[in-house]
This record gives sequence, C-alpha cells and structure tokens, in this order.
Amino acid sequence: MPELPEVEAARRRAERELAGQRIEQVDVADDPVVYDQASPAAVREAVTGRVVTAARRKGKYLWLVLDRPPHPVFHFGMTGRLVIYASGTPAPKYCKLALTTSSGTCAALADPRRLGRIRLAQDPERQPPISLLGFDALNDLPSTSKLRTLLAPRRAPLKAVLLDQSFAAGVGNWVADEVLYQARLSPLRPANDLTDKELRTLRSALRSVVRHAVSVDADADQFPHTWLFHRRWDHRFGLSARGERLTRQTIGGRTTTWAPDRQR
DNA sequence: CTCAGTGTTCAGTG
DNA sequence: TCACTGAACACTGA
Repeated sequence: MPELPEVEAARRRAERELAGQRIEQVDVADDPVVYDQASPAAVREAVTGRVVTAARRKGKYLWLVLDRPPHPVFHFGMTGRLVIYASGTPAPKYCKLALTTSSGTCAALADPRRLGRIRLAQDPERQPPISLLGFDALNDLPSTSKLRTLLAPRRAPLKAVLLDQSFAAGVGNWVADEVLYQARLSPLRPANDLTDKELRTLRSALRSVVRHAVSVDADADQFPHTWLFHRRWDHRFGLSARGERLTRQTIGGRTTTWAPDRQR
C-alpha cells in the first residue's frame, strides 16, 4: 500500500528493526522483473555481512544505508510491502528478498504483482531514479511562491501534475485526491491557473494530509472519518462523509474520485 | 470471464 | 525540446 505515508511507515519500521544490526543471511527470489537492474546474486553479495546504518526515503523510494556501498534501493510498486517477522517463522507469500539479522529479526519485501523494484546504488540520492524526483512531500515542501514557479509551465490538470513524481515526490492517487478534496479544488483545473489563495490552500492541504497520514503510520483506520479516503472505493453510496455527491473520472491516467459540488 | 487497480516507464503526438 | 497522454508491465480479486 505504497504512497509516501505507507513508505515512510515502512522506513520507520525498517530503521527500528534493522539499524545497527548485521545482516547475516539474505534470501533472494529468482525474479528478473523485480530485480531489473541488479541480479539477485549481486544484491545478496552486496548485503550479506553488512551492518545497516539507517533506512532512508525520498518520495516512494526506500533504501538501506549500509556500512559500505552499494546500498539496496526499494520501490514498492502498487502491491509491495515490508514484512517484519521472527527468524524461524515462514517468510511471507510473494517474498522477493528476506534479510535475517544477527538478532534473529527478519525483514522481507513481498510483492504479489511484481511492479516493485529492487536495485543497488553507490549513492542512492544522487543518482537516478531518486535524483530525478521533485520535492519530497513530507520533508521538503516548498513555499507558496516556489510552488507557483514550479507550476508555471504546467498546463495539465492539477491531478496529473500532483501525480508527477518529478514535481511532488511521494504523492500517489489517494493522496492527490484527498488533497484536492480538502483544498476544494477541481482535479481538472489547469495547474498554472491557481490564485494565490488557492495555491496557499493547496499547499496547506498537501502538508496536513501527508503529515497526518504519517503521524498514524499510514493506518487508514486512524484517518479522520471526514476524509475522502474512506469513501473513494465505496460503490454503495457515492457520497462523501459530509453528504457530498461523488463522481469518478479518469484524469492524468488514473481513476479520480472527487466531489464536483465542493471542488471548483 | 472481464476489468480495474494506493505505480513507473516509454513511445508517440502536438 | 518540452509538456502531455495512453499503453505496457504483471497479477489478484471483485
């Protein structure tokens, strides 16, 4: 379940469980799709015996900093997840990589749909694909005036621009819809056409949605009941928690749920 | 059986 | 060259 809040929750768990630990055993799946640039053997070779210094994140990318490069870099795709379990218990289904530490903790990347990726990087943040990302929507939110500059050349619908990782790294489909809903902005608005007030509202909604989701470790049950999130896939009512009529439309290549009477 | 999906990439268009 | 769109990727579950 991987947009920025879910990946940040995984990062915190990874850091808590792995930082300071030595990786004693590495099990890799023979999957050339998920291992598209570094082979499973190369990843095992790079990680085995290393000590994990930290877990870092930018946008939807997560990587482990080891005591010596290269470092493993992960993207969770649509269905990837980090699973922590005790050594001796079975690895999760669809496990692509499992790390066993000296303390007996195991950390695995599982991904049924195989859209996730496992790679190696000498300096993850300074080389593609991470170096090509825009600002991190949690840790590096620009000022309103900077946002205006970034949006100036963008005439595409706001929704499409919010999903563009080279603009706002970490924003995915549900975060974009939630932000637009809370900012009362139509996803169809040309991105370079906002008033100053609307831009401030957009920035504020982006900050509060991401911060709040991160503050509850992306546990959707703890999102406020007024959030669009809880209704976006509810086919029964087609209403927001506030009773607004909801509609669906493909915008920026993704299914967008929004409240046309609220979002202008 | 068909289709949509919390994502990224790349070919093609204007 | 840039901004943008839509299909491909691959698999599960409704």
